[in-house]
Amino acid sequence: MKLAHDDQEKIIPALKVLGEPNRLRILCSLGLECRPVTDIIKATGLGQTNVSFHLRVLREAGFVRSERRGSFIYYCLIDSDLLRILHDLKHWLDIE
Amino acid sequence: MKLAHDDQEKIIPALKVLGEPNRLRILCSLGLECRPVTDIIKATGLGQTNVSFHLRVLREAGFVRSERRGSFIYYCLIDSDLLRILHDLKHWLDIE
DNA sequence: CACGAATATGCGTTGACATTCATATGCGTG
DNA sequence: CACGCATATGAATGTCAACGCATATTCGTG
Repeated sequence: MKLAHDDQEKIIPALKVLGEPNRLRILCSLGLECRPVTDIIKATGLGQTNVSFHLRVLREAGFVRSERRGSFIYYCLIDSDLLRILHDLKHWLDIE
Repeated sequence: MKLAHDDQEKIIPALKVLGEPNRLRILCSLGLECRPVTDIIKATGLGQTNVSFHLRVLREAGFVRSERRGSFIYYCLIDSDLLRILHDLKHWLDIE
């Protein structure tokens, strides 16, 4: 099986987004249940500005969505299948 | 489904490697049949030094292997299941 | 509406890493 | 063994993106 050129160009931006360690940590700290940014900051130990920056990237790449509840903004995964793919990758790495 | 902390740390380096556009292009230009570096250079249009650099990163990350045949060095994917995972990702992106 | 908490944004800095150049190494062939 | 081709490596450079600071925005509450 091979990837057509167009397919490559589609996944390149996505992998660039996932390829940043702190961004992946943020992503993995999320589930389908939304969590406020404050929680993510605590969970990751990153600075507020930085978390906000990465969340924007993740959102614009279509990995997470945000929703306002009162004065908080909640973030969560759009679809847990992404975690499945990451899990597949981990499994692959374990084998090789 | 969630990814344990240890699992995250395992896939982070792999995704960093895959997250570089030219590196992914090089990877996608390969199949299980090995190809000499010269072919990869032609296929990607990148400079020789640069291709060599990325190939080393890909090799050290366990994505490709190299084998000498005469004065040429052939590179190929270790396992085509990696392409399957990339394909899954593309499919996921198409849906979302 | 003033204030404080939660989050976002503009900007400058810095560090990491891709890229290139020059050169080295390894191999085949005469 | 001298030469040429294929590839690797070391050093110098360039570029981009993460990070932090300061500040803006948005909301709830008194």
